[in-house]
Amino acid sequence: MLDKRYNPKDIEKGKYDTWKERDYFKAGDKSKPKFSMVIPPPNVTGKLHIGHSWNTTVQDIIARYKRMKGFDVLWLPGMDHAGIATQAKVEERLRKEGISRYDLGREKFLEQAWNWKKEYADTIHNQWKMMGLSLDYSRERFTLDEGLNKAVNKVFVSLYNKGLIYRGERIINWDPVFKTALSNIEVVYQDDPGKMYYFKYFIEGTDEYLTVATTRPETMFGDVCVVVNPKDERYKDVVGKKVVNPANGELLPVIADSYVDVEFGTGAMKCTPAHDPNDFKIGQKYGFPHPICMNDDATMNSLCGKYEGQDRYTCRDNLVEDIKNNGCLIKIEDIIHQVGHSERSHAVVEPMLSKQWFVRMEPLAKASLDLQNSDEKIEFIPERFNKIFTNWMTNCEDWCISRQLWWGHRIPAYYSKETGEVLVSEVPPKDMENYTQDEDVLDTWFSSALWPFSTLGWPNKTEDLERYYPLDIMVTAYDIIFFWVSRMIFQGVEFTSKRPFDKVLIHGLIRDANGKKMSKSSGNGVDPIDVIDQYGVDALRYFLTTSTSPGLDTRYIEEKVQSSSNYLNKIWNASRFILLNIKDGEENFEIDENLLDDIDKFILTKLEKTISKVTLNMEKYDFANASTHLYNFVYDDFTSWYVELCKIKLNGEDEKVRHNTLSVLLKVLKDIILMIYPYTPFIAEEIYLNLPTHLESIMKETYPEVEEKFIFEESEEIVVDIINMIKEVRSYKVDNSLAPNAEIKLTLIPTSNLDLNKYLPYLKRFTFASEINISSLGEGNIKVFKFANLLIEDNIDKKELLLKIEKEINRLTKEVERCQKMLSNPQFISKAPEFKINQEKEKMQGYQNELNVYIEKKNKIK
RNA sequence: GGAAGUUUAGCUCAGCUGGGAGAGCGCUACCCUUACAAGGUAGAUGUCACAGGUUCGAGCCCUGUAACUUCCACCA
Repeated sequence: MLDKRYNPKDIEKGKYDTWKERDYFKAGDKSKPKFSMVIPPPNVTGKLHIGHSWNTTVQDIIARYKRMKGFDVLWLPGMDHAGIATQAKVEERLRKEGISRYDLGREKFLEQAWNWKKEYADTIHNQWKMMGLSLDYSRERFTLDEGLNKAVNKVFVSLYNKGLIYRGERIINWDPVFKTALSNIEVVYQDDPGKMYYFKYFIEGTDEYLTVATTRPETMFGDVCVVVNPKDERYKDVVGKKVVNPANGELLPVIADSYVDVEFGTGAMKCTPAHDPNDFKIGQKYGFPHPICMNDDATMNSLCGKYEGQDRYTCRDNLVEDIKNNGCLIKIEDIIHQVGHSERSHAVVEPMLSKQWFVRMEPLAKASLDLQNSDEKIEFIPERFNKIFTNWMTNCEDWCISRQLWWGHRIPAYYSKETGEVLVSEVPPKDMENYTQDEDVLDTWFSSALWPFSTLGWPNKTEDLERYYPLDIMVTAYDIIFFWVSRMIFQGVEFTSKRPFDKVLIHGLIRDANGKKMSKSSGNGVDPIDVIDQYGVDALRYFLTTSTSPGLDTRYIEEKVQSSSNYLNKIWNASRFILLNIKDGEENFEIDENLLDDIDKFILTKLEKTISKVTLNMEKYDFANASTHLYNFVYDDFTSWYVELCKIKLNGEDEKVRHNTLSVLLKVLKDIILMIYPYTPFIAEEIYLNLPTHLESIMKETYPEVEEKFIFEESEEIVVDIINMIKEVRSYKVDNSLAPNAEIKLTLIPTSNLDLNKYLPYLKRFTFASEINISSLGEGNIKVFKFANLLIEDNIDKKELLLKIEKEINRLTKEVERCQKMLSNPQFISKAPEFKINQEKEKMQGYQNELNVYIEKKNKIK
């Protein structure tokens, strides 16, 4: 039997282990159609945050729902080695012990990294367990697994052989803290205060000068020329001459190129090919050299004379001071400009010329775009994210994939010690002693991109790959569409010739109660563990998946978790009530349809309609809407009305009726439990196992199906009418300052041949009526309902009563007028759909009937 | 500079293919009615951002404007 209180902690205990031990999460039943997903692999950098809870709960709901719907569900777990992020964490930990990674060397450092991974994999496993995720652990993968490593090498070699991976010198984003290259999307731009410096570049052998502005004076040591626009009248005569670089006195040619904007700045631009992507293009175009003036750690190199060894910013200050002293500084302006920072180290990224490995994006992007223009297109939910994806794909540049890190997939390129020639191969050359392997590792997203098929065994033709690929759905937040979703798509298309998944369900980000992004630095993060401690995991899961809208961000609002918990408490107590009514040894809860009365038929009808609406929304992955339908049913129809109304029968003398009512209660309860189960599996399992008809676990159940035989439209209408009458009396009492249980006399004036006697016990009980007559006579307040007019007998004076009636007449007259106006509008009659017209006609008839009753009543009183 | 999203009750948000505006929390009054006071009953509260347009009819469709948010691209 259920405890008196809903206590999440108690009921959550042990259930997960039981499910897991019984292999309920394990895929492989080939008698069923398959449904497959893979978890977006969390980084092994630390604890999971509430955003992960959201993302994984959505998937768990899908997994549990689809299992009930008869699918062989594979939900594959795994984690990401998260190259740069993890290496940063490990290095930080070492630094606290006063050790640098170079002290340890590559091998030893990787040992440390693997230890770190083990540690945090445990933490993550524990959190998955706490969230109740029904993951198939027998298939768990890690991006640095042997198998996945093989996939990575295969992909690299294949792309290389196709010319889609190349090694080349390009301007890349250099992170001087982690001393590695970054891809474009790993750079975050932010508004930083900075300065614009204006310098004199004297024309060779004259007193005349060009004014050149820059925000990064330290790069002047890498300048090769000054560029002006060929149409710029001001500089017409200077083109072809040489000017003096005020940083080092070297002569720079002035050239003309239309790249320079006449309107911008001074119209004369210094060109530093090795430290700016646009300058690089110009340098290439005119065949200039591209001197690099910085070291890996953003200190100045030997090109910079006395500044050598200085940090770039120290050099900047010193250099400006020196130039000023030389009389070549014109002015310094304070500006706010967008500066690129490393996503991970937050250091200001230095654009630098570097030899790196790149993926040639154009052909791969084209294939993805073609896919999205075909019948096989991947469905983004919500649809608008497809546009975001295709826009990015259309404009993306080549992807820099090499990283100067240790933690990751080592690039399978080997250089001959003798000739320096490169050998790209999935396996090391046999005469490895004559080769050295490329020192770099791959961008962590390179392996994540293969996740949908590498986890299933690719490149081997495994059974799992055969059966579960492509995946049915991928669930992820919009912030990694570029990093991850897009790359999974083009790699999937390239290597499997199939889309990697049919659908992508995109959700938003979770913010704090004020709408601010949660972050460690602002300390506004919410730890899911704390929430679970306080409210239980079911309440958290329910909140996360129901108070959110597809594709939109959501706020963490504790009151909503509280409210979720209250809802679960409601279900808990309703269950308790029903179970308390089962007598010892009572069994066989098949519903006897012959014993159903209108009250039963009412709730069954509402139930079937609810099942239909909930299922419809579950199929659309609209969990917020699905849950709202169920919520309304639970509160409005079930606990507020049916559970209350049926107490009469439960306490009645007819044993058969009592038993049958209980059977109805149990059926409705069970279906509620089954529908809430994907959201809140723990409380659902607990209640389920207390039902007299339970199997070994709710996980063995199937989802409720609509049963037409339980839909009784007329009974629903009648009971709704009775309910409205009860509400009317309650409301009357409040309006007239009567106690809720004050005795009252009612008269029902039948307006149809429905036998009202059947419903009198219900009306009596819920209105506390001392007497109810069925008659056409009577004094008092009158209200019109569908099956009867209701008279509430009281001793208010005629004046007051008349006033009330006048008010009703007024209201109804207006309604009738409104309908009349609409119906006499020829445009409406000719253009509106027929059902709408009929609906309006019916409405008018209803209002008219009501109106007649009040008019009659008014005349009587007079 | 380009794009997307948001704007509905005091707060947080729903609102389906256009056909009389809803929920949760909060608020007011009353109620310990034997499943639930983590509860019940009855209520109050809206120029649906603004301006046009389409339509018999617009919170919903179209155009424009404003504010906020986010993403992308960035010029020395």
